[in-house]
Amino acid sequence: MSDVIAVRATSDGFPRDAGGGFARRSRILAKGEFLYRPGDALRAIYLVLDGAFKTASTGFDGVERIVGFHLPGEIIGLDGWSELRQRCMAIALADACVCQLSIDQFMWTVLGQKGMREWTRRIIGNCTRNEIEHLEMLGRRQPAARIALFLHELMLRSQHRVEAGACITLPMTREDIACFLSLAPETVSRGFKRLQTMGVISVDHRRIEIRDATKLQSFARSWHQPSMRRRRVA
Amino acid sequence: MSDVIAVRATSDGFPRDAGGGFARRSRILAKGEFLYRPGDALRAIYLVLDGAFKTASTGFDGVERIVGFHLPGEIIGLDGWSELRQRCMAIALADACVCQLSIDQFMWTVLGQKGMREWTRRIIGNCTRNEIEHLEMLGRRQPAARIALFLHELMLRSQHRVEAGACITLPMTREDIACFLSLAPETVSRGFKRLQTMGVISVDHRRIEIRDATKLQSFARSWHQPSMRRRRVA
DNA sequence: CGGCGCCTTGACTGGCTTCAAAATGCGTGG
DNA sequence: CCACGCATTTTGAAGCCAGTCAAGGCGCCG
Repeated sequence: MSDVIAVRATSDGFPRDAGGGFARRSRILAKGEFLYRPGDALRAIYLVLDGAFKTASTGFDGVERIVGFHLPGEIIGLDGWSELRQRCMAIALADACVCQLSIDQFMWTVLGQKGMREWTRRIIGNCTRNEIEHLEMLGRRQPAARIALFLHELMLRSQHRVEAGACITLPMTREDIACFLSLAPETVSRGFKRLQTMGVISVDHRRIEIRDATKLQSFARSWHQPSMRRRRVA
Repeated sequence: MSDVIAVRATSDGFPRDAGGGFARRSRILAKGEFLYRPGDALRAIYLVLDGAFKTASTGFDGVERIVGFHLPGEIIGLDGWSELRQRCMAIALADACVCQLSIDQFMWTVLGQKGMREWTRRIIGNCTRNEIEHLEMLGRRQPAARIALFLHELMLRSQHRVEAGACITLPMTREDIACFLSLAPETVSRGFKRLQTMGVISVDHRRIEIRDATKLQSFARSWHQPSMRRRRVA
């Protein structure tokens, strides 16, 4: 686990010293292992320390819909807050490590501490933010735009900087990306290729290099608006 | 404002008697009025008492993307929790009334009261839940399935019962629905018609009557899965 | 070395988007 | 009360593009 991750875990995650302090248990997961499954009782919230996760909700027919990806420094577990049981499943995309905080402690101890409220607001806000980002992606009509937005967002979250030369290794398969963006895997593949052909990125299996951050942004923002003429700007 | 709404506002919304009590201001909005705009400082969270709202995030080009619809008993305002400024705009779809609770009070008073934490958990959970539902809709490939799921969800939220004979008046335009579902308005229109032709619903402008709740569900659940053969059931 | 996933590539089809125009409803003002 | 204009909704026809099916390449791990 790199220093960078340790630092981020502190700045974005659980405060290092939170007043009375509370039990923190860390847990190691192998690639493919479940952190929790749909229907599990709501037990804890989890801070990703290392590795990566996906959360997916099983549809009625057992088909999985990917709700989100979670990188080091991010929180997993809010999907259970409504029903007191987990609605989604959380799966490690690679060997991973999480820090878990019991939900009881969170509700009865943490929320009662003034210093924790700011932290609470932020993690909740970030969860909402990520979901809005997801909706933003799915709203884009053209696959290339969805993919560009996906990459841009992933870069932002993984290293807080989007610039030419930046490089990222995707922790998820093309199929997962496709599911997340509601596209066919083949379309994702073709989308990557198209972006590569246009000199925006460089693709080598799961390694993606940004070659032109400006173009990436403009692709992410471009959007054949559905009936642009009619839409009021408000 | 009907009794039903008053009851729901109490059961789903602010507790009637929350210990020390806190300032509640209600606000009346005319149809089309903004509750807040993108960039506004985070001031409060809002409980919808009557009417309906839409929250939309303006894309980079000023095109609006609809993030969600909000019915009586539901909460608006979490989109500002990440950045301390509202990310979305909230607009009244009809003459409406909200109860607002200052964010400072919420953070410093409400979270400190044991009795409020359960409520807090639930509203946050419901917000997450609604967003997952939205993702679920956008994941459906066929427009008819998205529309069916949309109607089904709206029925659930507006009267907690989905059965034949149930009737609902949509507060939003076809264009809003189209934007929410990421479809063309024409496609929404044709989708409604198709569901009507098949005897699932009966459409009279914005009045929708459920004629066959079972069929509606099966439509909402049906899904030409993207590459069904490959997708693992986990 | 061989099996197995994962990823890529190609051709075809279907359905949604788009463009265009008519119909309907609603609010406004005479 | 009616006439008008605007917004919304519906309907029709045509083109495009993502999904699907199928096959081939590549890396990974046993």
